[in-house]
Amino acid sequence: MVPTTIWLVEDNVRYRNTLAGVINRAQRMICSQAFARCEEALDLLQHTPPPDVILLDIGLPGISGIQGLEKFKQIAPATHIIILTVYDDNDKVFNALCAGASGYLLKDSTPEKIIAAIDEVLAGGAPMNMQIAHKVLEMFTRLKPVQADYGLTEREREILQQLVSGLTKQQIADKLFISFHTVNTHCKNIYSKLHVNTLSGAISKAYREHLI
Amino acid sequence: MVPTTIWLVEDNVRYRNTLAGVINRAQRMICSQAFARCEEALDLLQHTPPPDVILLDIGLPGISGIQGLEKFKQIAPATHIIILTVYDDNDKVFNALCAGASGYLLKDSTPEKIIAAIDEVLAGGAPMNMQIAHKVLEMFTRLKPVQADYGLTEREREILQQLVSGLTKQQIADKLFISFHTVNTHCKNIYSKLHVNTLSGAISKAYREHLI
DNA sequence: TGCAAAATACCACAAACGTGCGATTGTCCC
DNA sequence: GGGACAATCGCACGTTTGTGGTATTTTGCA
Repeated sequence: MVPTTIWLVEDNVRYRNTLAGVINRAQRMICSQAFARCEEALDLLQHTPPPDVILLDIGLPGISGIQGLEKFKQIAPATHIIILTVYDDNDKVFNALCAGASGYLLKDSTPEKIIAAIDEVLAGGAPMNMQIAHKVLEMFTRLKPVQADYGLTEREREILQQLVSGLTKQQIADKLFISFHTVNTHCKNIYSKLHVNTLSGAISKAYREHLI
Repeated sequence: MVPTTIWLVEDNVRYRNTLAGVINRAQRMICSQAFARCEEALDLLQHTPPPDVILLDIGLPGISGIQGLEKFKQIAPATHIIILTVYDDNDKVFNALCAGASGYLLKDSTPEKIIAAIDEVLAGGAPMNMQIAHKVLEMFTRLKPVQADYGLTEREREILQQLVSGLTKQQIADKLFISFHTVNTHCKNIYSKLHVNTLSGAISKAYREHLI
């Protein structure tokens, strides 16, 4: 049975060696490469078959783990990348996950957890520490459209939609088979309901408050 | 020691009873209420201290679990709600998490997993099945800004930013201490670079492609 | 049946925008 | 020294928008 190949990118020598030891002692896993910097790993990735999994630190000298992550994914999209870091701030977590991380572990994770995480990504999962998972769900609640209700009618929403798409009033009139004057009237009502008095204000409000 | 109080909302009688049994056999947990419909639970929540955790199905008669989730959260924001359902489509997962679910389990979860999930939310975690966690991370990669580069200069981005915020050219000129003509020229260049010829087109492009 | 809201249409005028030109200054880099 | 680029400023003119009105028809609902 072919063992799972794993690369490490971690600048702390001792932690890197410890990790490599943990992985190599696990069944069917081999830590075939370990680097202190993303640049080295990226170089090698150009001429070598990619590993199954990369364990990646974020706080690295040179290009950061998150920037590196994007580049890794460009070269080897199928390789799973698990972030292993001390950083748990929303920004780092968010950016790492957007960049395509398959998992996010904190460095206080036990060796067993780390091995389990590798198994989990290979099984199609997304290993995360408890607190990271919690942050992730919190981020979702912030995405929730607040949907302020300005009492726009259906037709007004339709006109607003067309304005947002970049058409002029005349073009909207033509598209909806109504007169310019009607579109103009609708716009007046929309502006009044949204408390704006420019097109740009209306469009911005539409985007920001998910009116469209 | 006060036991953790748990409510169930699950329309299948047999599964509901099984779940209640599992919970009541666990240490320091009590299933104090079990409902077939959200409406009943919402009624009782008006006159009763809220439970610590609600296990909530999604496919319910009457108002759906996701709509119910929003109402539960309005009445009892501190209560943790764990979705327990057969549905694993992106839309349901996304909406449930946006509505404030603390966890998302599929019904093929073992009794041990369910009990562990309750413990996990109480400890500040966010229990999810492996496949759900994977979906969640996938959703993040879709959020990733594509950041098309239209070669806007720093000043042009600044002007665009002001346009998006709803100011007129004259207002921008005053704000940045430059002449109207300069703003006008920048606008011309912005429009040319973005391949648009109206303000609305520029603003929409800015929002849609995360230029700002 | 009758009322309120929504959708439609029109006019006029000032303000703001879009676009065609041209021009100067400063900076960076080869 | 010269070329490329960014930022600045200017003018003219036609187009579009924003806003003040008024008015008719359709539609939903009580």
